Amino acid sequence: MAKMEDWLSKLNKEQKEAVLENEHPLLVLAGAGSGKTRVITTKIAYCIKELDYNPWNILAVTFTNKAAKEMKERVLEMLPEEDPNSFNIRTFHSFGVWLLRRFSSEAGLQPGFTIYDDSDSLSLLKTRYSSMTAKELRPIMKSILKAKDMGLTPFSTKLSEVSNEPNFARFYEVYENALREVGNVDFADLITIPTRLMDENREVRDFVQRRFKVILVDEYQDSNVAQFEMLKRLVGPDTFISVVGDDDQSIYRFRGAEIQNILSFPKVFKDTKSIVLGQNYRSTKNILNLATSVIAHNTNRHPKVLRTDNQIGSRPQLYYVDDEMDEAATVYSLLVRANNFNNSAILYRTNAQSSAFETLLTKRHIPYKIVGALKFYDREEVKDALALLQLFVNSRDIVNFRRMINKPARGIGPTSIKKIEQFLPDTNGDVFEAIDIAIESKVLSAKCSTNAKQFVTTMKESYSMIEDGSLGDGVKYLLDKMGLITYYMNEDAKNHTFKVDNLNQLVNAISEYQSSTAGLLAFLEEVTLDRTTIGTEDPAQGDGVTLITMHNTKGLEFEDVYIVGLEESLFPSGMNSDDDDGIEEERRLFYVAATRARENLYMFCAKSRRVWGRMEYDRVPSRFIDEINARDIEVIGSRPRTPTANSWDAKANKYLNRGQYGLLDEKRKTHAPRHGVHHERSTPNIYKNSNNFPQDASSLIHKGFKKFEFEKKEAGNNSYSVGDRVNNKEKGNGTVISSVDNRGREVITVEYDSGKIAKYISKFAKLTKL
DNA sequence: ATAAGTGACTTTTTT
DNA sequence: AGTCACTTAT
Repeated sequence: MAKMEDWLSKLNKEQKEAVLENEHPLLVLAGAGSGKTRVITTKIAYCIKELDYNPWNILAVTFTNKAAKEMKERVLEMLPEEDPNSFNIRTFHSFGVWLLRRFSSEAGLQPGFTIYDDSDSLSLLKTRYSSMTAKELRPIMKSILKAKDMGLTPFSTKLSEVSNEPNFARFYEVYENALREVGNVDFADLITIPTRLMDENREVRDFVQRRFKVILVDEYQDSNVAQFEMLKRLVGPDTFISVVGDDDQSIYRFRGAEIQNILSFPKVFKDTKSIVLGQNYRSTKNILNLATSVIAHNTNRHPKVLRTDNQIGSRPQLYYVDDEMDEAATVYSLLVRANNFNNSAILYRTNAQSSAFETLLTKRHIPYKIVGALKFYDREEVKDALALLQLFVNSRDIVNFRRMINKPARGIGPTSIKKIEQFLPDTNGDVFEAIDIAIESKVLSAKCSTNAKQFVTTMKESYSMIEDGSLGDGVKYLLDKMGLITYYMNEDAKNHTFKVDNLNQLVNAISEYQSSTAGLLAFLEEVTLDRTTIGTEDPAQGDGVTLITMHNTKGLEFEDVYIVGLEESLFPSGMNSDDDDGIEEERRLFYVAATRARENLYMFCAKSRRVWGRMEYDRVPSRFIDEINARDIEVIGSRPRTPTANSWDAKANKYLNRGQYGLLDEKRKTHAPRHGVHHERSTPNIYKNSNNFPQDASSLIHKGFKKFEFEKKEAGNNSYSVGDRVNNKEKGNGTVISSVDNRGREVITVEYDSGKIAKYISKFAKLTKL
């Protein structure tokens, strides 16, 4: 109890009020840096310690995976004795999957359903509109997903708000039917299907409402209509509901975020109590003034003033720089001067902006970590591997079937694929059965039959390896036997890429999951729902400067913040500059970015910048710069001259050695960036991969786990022979019944005494000879 | 059926 | 700069 009082004593009046309220629905309007996460975490602790709730009675929903992770950590800090797994602290989407896995059959899904990302959705739409191009279909697909986020069905009259396409409703309906036939879901489904399920199925609704007695929603201003609808279903007559948000920080309108959700909350939940947190504990007065002066230009907001007792602090600085390299060099020199890498963050509007910083920081051995921007799972070879795995768990996945049945080319062209697919209606959509029937019906050529059969067989073999042994082995075998490894080895040799290495990393990451279909599903779920953070270090921990998009900084704070690329069409984004709503959203993003800073705020505006591979000169400074009160900012430099030197190195060295603003000269020699840092570990060697994949995969995925490698070449020298007796810790004793050489790799089949049969790559088999 | 080569197009933020 | 769709040659 003393502990509880201790926690409460750290709160101000409003915060305490928010924690103690446990009767009425609660709406907390919390300004930036007003301690809302502390309120939520304390509230969770209070519910458990004082109100006797079980951790599992509590559902805390946030908007991003990072926020969820952070909240979980902070709750566990307060309640170290609790089991981390008993808490449901999740994103809306991961909560949706959690529920759907439990009730997949009730929801009409394949038990092994996987989640389609946007490109999968597009491919699916293409299977139904084969004569249309991706270019034509993409905007339609985007509109469909947006409509779903807005809670609209194909039959809603409001569909016209989403798309001008005359047949839009029809497209939407066709897409939905296709998705249901496949048995998979898209992101929006993770919200809408649970909602529908709770409407239609009493048992599910009762289960949820009985289980969750306390529901807390963070970043509520970013919820969309579909999520609000789900929330309404989750709240039963006895559920305590509390939401926390700030309309000034709503930055996901593009994804359907609806500020109205805040306004209508009190209307939907009767007797709502509203509490405003207006005290900022994070930033200096100067930083807060700057942020306030900019956000005040938004007309569509609730006017409010944040107050702080913090010091005035140093004045935020704006640097005019030549181009993105000069920008990086200037940031670098400031970083070195401050020598406070772990508490510094570089914030940019688009992920592509990170590369100039990566290049320079790598070169100068400054430790850094990139949050998000993970294109890893979008890479061709990785998507191929994931496609095979998705097909593996859901044999009705027509999208991934089409992607992989003839990749690498195995003589099954469009005609043959059509022949196979004509049997799909007979097999309830199961592609493997369809292949079998096609082969039996002898509609395929001999070569085609053989290879299609081999495709199915390889899948089945991997299945037994996964169920009986190691997930890593099974996946490795699958990729290898499908010919992907050989295919990408050739590609690598030709193009100097490192695709096989990336596949290795993927296998390594998978190996940490349980060896079963369930483990594989868990892995696939993790990579689709959290593709920005998987394998990366938590930004709150570890060494180095944080490189991060402004969107990703929600809920984070840093002593020193560097906002880069303050130029029209970049920030505010050109895509969002057409209307006032778009500009206001960008302005809120600026507000979010600026209020991440505790002590020092630096801003940068370049005169030229390379955009989409082209040099753009005479860039216009961001309008947000002009919206800052002159007294709140110190401007350094004016419109700089156009650089003369052209080569990267010449330019970089020019800036680095002299430093345009002379920042380096006195500091650089004395303050070599030591700071107890291991460069090798913290700084990915970004040029290991030459093909514009800025991060070395190994730094992103489960560092240091180097169990698997696809060998480049290896002579077959069999170590097992038929008849050998072997033992596996889990499976017991067995006999080797076959041993074959597969491109230099020995593949053995073991028949266990239990009757089970398993295949292994002998080199990796966990077997002892008897 | 496939490999290689050409040309057009991209263009934000995240679950 | 890179990807993707399309063309042409084998």
